[in-house]
Amino acid sequence: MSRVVLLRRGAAVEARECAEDGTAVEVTRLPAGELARFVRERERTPVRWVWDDTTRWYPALLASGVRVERCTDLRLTHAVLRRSPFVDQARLAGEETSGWDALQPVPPADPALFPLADPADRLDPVAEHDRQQAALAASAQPGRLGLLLAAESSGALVAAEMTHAGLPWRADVHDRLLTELLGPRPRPGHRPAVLERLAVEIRASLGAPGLNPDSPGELLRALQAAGLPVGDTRSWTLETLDHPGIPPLLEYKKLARLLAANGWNWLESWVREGRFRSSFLPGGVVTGRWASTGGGALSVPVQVRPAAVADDGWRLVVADVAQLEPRVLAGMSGDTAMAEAARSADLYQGIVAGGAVATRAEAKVGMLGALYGGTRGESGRMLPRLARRYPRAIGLVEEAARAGERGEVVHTLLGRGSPAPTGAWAERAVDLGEPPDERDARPDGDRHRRAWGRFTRNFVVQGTGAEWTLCWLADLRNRLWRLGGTGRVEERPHLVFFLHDEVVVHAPEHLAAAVVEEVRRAAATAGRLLFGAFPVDFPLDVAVVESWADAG
DNA sequence: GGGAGACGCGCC
DNA sequence: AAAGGGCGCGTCTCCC
Repeated sequence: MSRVVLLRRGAAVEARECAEDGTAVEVTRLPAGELARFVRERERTPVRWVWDDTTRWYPALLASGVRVERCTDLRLTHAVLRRSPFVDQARLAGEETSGWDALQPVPPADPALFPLADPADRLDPVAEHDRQQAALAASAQPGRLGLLLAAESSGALVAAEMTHAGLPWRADVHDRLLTELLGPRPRPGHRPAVLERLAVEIRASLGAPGLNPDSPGELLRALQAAGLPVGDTRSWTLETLDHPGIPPLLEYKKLARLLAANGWNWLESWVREGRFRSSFLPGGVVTGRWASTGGGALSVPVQVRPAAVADDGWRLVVADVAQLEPRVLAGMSGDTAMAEAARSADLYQGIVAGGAVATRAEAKVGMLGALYGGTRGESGRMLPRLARRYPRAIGLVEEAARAGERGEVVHTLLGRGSPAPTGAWAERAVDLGEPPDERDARPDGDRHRRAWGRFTRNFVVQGTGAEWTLCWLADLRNRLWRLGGTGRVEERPHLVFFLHDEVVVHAPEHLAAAVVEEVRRAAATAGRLLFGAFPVDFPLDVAVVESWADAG
């Protein structure tokens, strides 16, 4: 497939078409205003656009109604390659390396930042692309790494399209929900009626007339003055207390949180023209998970999801993967016994059936401990049993933890590398040959080292899980496009939300059943891309609903 | 009055 | 029931 590198040249754009071997075939210069038309035409035959950064090119194309099939996002691929243990770093070295390292995505709806003195304009995407291709070709795992680079770039397209389309959001439904829970919207600087009533009740119960429940310091002192033995004001700490002031306080905290995080201010800031538009940042987390900025898209509380409602005649298709990370672990470790447990829709029940533990609760707590590094209590007791039954799977995360404790870098299945440890870790990790029991004899000495081991343990699984979801998203995006219609992205079935292991598609009602089918096919494709013929299932919970709240 | 950091809590 | 990993964000608090 041929590639076209796009470069900004002042107010103009240069498009350099390259053949398979990288030699330039044709160079086109055109005014920036004609780019959309050019891209639309060129998309008629297969092409991969190569650009410095999707957030600098794609929003304007989408605004002009132009969708691209595939791209290479040099900013993102650079970041992956720079940290991958599969790569000989010398092949990426160049004068501009630090410039690419430092390149940041541009926030949406901030065109003012784009034309003026953009540091991206001092970088040469052609040279960078050549370096990256050479590094990839010479890498220890060009197949896996190439897949990761393609998936990462595809994720950038998905993210831009989701921001462009937005999640359908009914401000009237949201407002009604807030009014029912909190009372009418108060004047600025005042508490809603329900919170005010609760505050009065809390003050009376605790015998603290002037108490402001929003102040953790005041609250802690008031609780202690009332004779309650607490050291913090967290909800789950308070739940253990038996005192008439506690129930209204917990209610207050819950509602105050709703008001602060997703109340009327949120609605005014983030919902426009019936859409919640936040910006997603692919690769924003070191493990490869996405971050987001604006409106807290990664933590939209269940409480307000009734306001996410499909347009008239449309539906939301909500799909999530059950127990993604243990399934990914089974696949990447090639543990056939755990893959067998994953054959059933409920992996934890499968572990019980496999005879490792007696109950589903034990299976769950044991697996979570294996993934996160829980060693105390229940989960610590379950681990040896799981290790006997699933030696390859548990062995993989244990080895990742040990490697982290030794200060080594670990990597995901496709080759995303973990950051090297710094700071406190480096000072502590002087003697690497020390036996484990002596380490434990000094409870404080190696706290940082063990904490880093928990991070690397989780990194390999969380990161490979993120790779599975990237492949799922990338394949689904293309399937949705092919599914029907001739219009723009937002006029066809399209992705509107993504959260670690869950997607939401907005689709015309008559296509909803077909979307369900494609979501499942894309999941199967992702499994094959990562794990080939290894038999591990990724069952989905899929729901066709009018409101997000009706899923699950 | 503005910035940094802790806290607390929402999501996976 | 939380713990153990990863986040974003609003508020309060401290300090300049």
